[in-house]
Order: sequence, then structure tokens, then C-alpha cells
Amino acid sequence: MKRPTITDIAKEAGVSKGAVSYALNGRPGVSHATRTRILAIAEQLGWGPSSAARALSDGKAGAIGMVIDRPADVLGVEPFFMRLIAGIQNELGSGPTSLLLQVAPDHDTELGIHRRWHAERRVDGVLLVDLRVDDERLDAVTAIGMPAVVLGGPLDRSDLPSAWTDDGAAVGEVLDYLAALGHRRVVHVAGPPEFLHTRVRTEAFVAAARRLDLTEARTVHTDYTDESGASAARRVLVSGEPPTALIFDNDVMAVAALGAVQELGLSVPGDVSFVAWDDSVLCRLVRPALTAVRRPVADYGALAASMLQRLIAGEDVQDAGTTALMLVTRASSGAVPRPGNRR
Amino acid sequence: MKRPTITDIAKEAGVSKGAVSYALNGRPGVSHATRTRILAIAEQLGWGPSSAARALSDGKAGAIGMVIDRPADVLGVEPFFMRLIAGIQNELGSGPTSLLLQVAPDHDTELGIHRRWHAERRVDGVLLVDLRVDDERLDAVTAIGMPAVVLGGPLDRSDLPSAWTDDGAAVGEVLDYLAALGHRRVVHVAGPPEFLHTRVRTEAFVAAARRLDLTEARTVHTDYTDESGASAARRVLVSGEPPTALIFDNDVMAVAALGAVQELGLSVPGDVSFVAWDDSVLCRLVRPALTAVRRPVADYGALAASMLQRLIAGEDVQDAGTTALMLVTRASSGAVPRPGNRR
DNA sequence: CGGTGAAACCGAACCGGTTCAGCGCGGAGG
DNA sequence: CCTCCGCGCTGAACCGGTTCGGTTTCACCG
Repeated sequence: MKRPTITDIAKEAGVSKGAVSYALNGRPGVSHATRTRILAIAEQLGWGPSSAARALSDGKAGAIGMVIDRPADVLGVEPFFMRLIAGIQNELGSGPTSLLLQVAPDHDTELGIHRRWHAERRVDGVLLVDLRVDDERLDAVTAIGMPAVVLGGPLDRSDLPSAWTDDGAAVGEVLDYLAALGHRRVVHVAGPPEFLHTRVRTEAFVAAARRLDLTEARTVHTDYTDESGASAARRVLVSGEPPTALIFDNDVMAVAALGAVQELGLSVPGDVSFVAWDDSVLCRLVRPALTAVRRPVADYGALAASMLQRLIAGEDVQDAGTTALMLVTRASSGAVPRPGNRR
Repeated sequence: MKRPTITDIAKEAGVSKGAVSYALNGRPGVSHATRTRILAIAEQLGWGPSSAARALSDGKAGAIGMVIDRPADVLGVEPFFMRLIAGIQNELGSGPTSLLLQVAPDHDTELGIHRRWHAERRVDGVLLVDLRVDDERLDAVTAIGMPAVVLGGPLDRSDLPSAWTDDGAAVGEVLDYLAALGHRRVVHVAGPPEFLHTRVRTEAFVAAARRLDLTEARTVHTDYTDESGASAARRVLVSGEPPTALIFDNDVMAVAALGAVQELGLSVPGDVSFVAWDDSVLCRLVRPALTAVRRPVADYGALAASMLQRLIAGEDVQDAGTTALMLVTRASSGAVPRPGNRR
């Protein structure tokens, strides 16, 4: 069950290794006749190029890497990453590049993984996800000279191209929508402030609130878990001037909060409207179904993978964004309750 | 920013490449003094072994592969795979082995990927997941001599070790529980019959029903999507003799069915009890929270990865199972409704 | 008819490790 | 004093590709 090498093919075809290499790679230097003969033999022998040998010879690993550092339980329930991965794979397709995935428990471990990948030449480049404010990874990868594409931003760093979704505009659209329904007290239940996308959305939220003159709009931070989302919702809704609409930074928190709010005896959207970020099957399944911002997550992953491949190929790559965000309205959002109607 | 090789280290230390290799790999053949000197230089230079060179030389790829073939949207929402991946990574840890992941649109593509991986020597072995009845992959991987561990079973094939969870026993436990609550008409909303684990559960369901003398227990098949789960639930509940309890093969279907059932004006668990398979955050979040079978998915992945590594190392590996399944009862299950109480 | 140039192919070096035969040397044993 | 052994190290082969300089062959052209 020994796998054939080009030497075997060369012997079989009665030519040199070099000729076989040229033939198999479709480069000039061999006649049409020998080329077809070699290809036939390779096919018959079930030959495939040894990725190790090729990597050693041309210095390319033939793989890109991505590290996810989130606690495993949060990771499990958020569809985001799986959809992202599916998009990346779709872009890589059956090409010569494959995806190396690592789940890291924390940020430092992730840095170590990148360094190891680089030292071992395991990957040609990496995708950086879940960007933080003042993220150490950015300087780390540029320092070791590892090609990288950032998911998030835009970043305004000439040395690191980024792929982004226009979350800011979507936040504006959501607030426009809520304001049109008459909402004035809106709370943004955001993720941890150290994430860059949290900051982007928060700033857009503040800007849109000011534009619409919603003086009572505000943001509260959570750690993205279902408990913290539910707890945040409970806290703001029992306060003196409860909001009439909540915007959640992920779907899990929105669903958890939905349960918590109903336990408080409030109705959705009768008493309070819900808008979730990142539409997923989850939003569709719960009752009432959740109004949500749909991002083309798979396209996003594909875009980033494509940029990284071009970057590795030595091309000049510019920041690029997918703007096709969409607000999908469902039963969880509606007109603001008439004063005195509450409870 | 050129990465150092052992030749650089050898030059720096004034010894030969061979000596450096021995020193770095902790094998005898170099004195303690030179060994520490070499290690110091390697450390200072930030050296790491080229995975390609090592792979070429010793014939091991240093990676294991897993292919997931499910439509991307289903994939996204099921926490199962992400938790599995996290468990696998946990087992691989920071060792020399990494995980290569591929998402394939269909079964044939998956077969092609395995063949390519083998021809290109990209992986040392693979994990086979989502086993089907008469799965072609089994013969395919043994035919090409690729080490593989099957997730699912047990399989009773001496040439392919399998890691399994004792779903059969858990099904029995669920039916015992429901029977104790007085349920006699139970429907098992299963996945597609071509999946092996569907068959295992279905057979266990039939056996347990016979043991408990539940003559009206039956199984209906779906394609695992939320729509098909909801539709199946709707169909059986509007039939002549509607069941008083439903067992779902995944959490997504259970949640979708929950919404559908409530729309029919039925209450859970007042009119019908729900039990979901694979407990996840999702089950906790919805109202009523879902009673569910909890499997140690991460441990399951870790077990399989560990078995595969031992198999690759040439050890003799036996089938192994995790039996620690657990029925987590929540608000969605309760005593059977009193006759005449329905509607 | 000699010169020329391109096409077709060969042989060897190279990528960065591992591994093995062999060699010099110092110490122990006879 | 000679022999033998084992330690510490060297040099080279090898893994399976790619690439490049060089050689042969042959058609074409002046």
C-alpha cells in the first residue's frame, strides 16, 4: 500500500524526475505526447503530490490558520464561528490550501500558537478574529512577518488588511427603525468593551442616538454569556425609567433575556421590543421570533480567506467590507407601548 | 526575518547538523555540555522545527483530519460539532499534532477529500463522524490504509476502532422516566434513518417500549432541520390518538417544535411532554426549558482523538465508550395529562 | 551546407530535517 | 603496551518534490 512518488512515475515512463514534475504541473518543457503519457501513469497509480515535500521545496505550507479563543461553552452555542468556517472553506474550496483550526483557552495561549505556527512554518498566514482594543496580536504577527488578515475593523493600519462588516451602519438602521416605532428609551446590551466590534457598535449607537435625539439611550456591558444577558435585561427593566426596546449584541443573550423578561411578567413586544445581533436559526425558533440583524457571515469568512490568499501570493491587498447587512423584522419588535399601558 | 534552521544552529555552535538534531531531540550521542550550548543557541535564535521537513523525513504529517458533511445552515446552529472540536483540541493540546478541518457539501465530496488527504500525505489519520448505515467511508479508508477512528457505534469491526456514547441505555432511561410519569403514547422524532446513531436510538426505543409494554410508541423520521421537526410534531399531535410525550433527536427540532405546538394551542408539559437529545445552552434558554439527554460531547471528542493518536502510533486500540450520559429534567416534561383534561 | 535557436529532456542541487555508518580518541582491561 | 569498547561527533544519504544549467536533437534559414 505504498504511495507512489514522482520517481516511480519517472521510472515507469522512462523519463527523469524533472520531466515528470514539469508534466504534472502543466509547465512547458515536455512534449504533448510524454505529458499525456505521464499524466495517464500518474492517474493510474493514484499519485498525489506530497504536501510535505512540496512545502519543503517551495517554502509554502499550503495552509492558513485560525485561532479561536473563547470558552468552549460559549463557543458551542454561537453559530457565528461555524458559519464563518463554512464560508472560509467554501472559498478555499478544493484548492491546495487547507484550514488549520485551533481553540485556545486564552489570549496568551493564542499568541504562543501563532509564534509556534510561524517557527514551524505550519501556515502561510493567519486570520485574526475577535479583535480587541489595543490587540497585542497585531504587533506580534507583523513583528514575525506573518501574513495576516484581520476580521473586524476597518483598522486603518497599512500593514494589516482587514475585512469588515459595516456594523456601524446597521446599528444606525436599527435605531432608525426603533425610533420610527416611537421608541425613545433604548438600551444596547453589548459585549465586553475590550472587543473592538463592541466599541464600533457602541460608538455607532451613541452617534445614532444623538442624531435621533434619543437622550435616554445607553449601553450596558456583558460577557456575552446567556446569564449575563438575561441579568442585564432584568436589571434595566426593573429600573426607574425602563427602556422600551433592547438591542442585544448576540442571539444567545437575546434568547436568554426573552425568558427572563417573560418571567418578570412583561410581554415582548407588548412592553419591550427586542432586536438581536446576528440572525440565526435560533432567532427564528423562539417565540416570539426575534427581529435581528443578519450579517452575511459566510461571505465574510470567504472574503477574509480570499484576501489572505492574495496577501500570501504577494499581492497588494486593501481593506474590504461587506455592506450587505440586513435588518430582519419579526414578532419581537413593535410599536412603543402607549403610556399607562404598561404592566 | 529569515527563520533559522538547524544548519544555522550547527554553524553557530561549530558542530554538525547531525549533532544538533540529536541535541534538540533529547537523544544520546552528544555530551551534556554541547547539548546545553545547542539548546541555548536554538532558544536564542527562536528556532522551531520545520513541520514540512520533519514530515518529509519521518513520513508523519503531524495532523489529523475531520470532515463534516452537513449543509452549512444546519451545521451552524448545532452546538455539537463545536463542542466536539473543542474536546479534540483539548486532547491534542499543544502537542505536535494539529487538526485539519473540512466542511463538505455532500458524501461523495467527503470521500474525495479523504483520498486526496491520503495521496498528499496531509494527515496521519482521520476521524469519521456522522456514520451512516453501510457507510462507504469505512471500506474506503481501510482500502487506502488510512488510520481512522469512528465516532459512533460500537461497530464490531476489528479493523476500525470506534468511540461511542451509550445512546441505547440513555434512550431506555428516558422511556423509563416517561413511563414512570404515566406516559404510554410516546413518539420518537428521529433523524434520517440512514444515520447509524438514528438506528441505534430507534432500536433501543423499540426495545425499551416493548419492555415497558408501551404498545403505542412509535418513531417518525425527519431530516434534522427545524422545519421538519416542527412539522413532524404538528402531524402526530393532530392525529387521532396524539402522543403525550415526544422525544427529539436534536435540540433544534425540539425548540422548533415547541413553537409549533404552542401555536396549536397546546401547552408543554400540560398537554405534551418534551425530551430533547443533546443538552445545550439552547435547551436551557427556551421557555419552558427543555428536559434533555446530556452527553459529554467534549470528552467524546477527546476520547476519539486520543484513540486515533494511539492508533497512529501503532498501538492496538479497542473500541471505547463514554457511558456518562445523563438525563437532565427541566420544565418541559411532567406527568401525563388526566384523560378528558386535554384541549 | 553550416549555423542557429528552440524544444525536449537529463542530471544534480536544493529545501530542512532524521538517521546511520564510520572515525578519532580516551580510558579500562588483560 | 596493546587491544577493545564506547562516547562524541562527522559526513553523507535520504525523504519527495521543484528548479535550473546543460546537452541533445531537429527544423529552419540564409
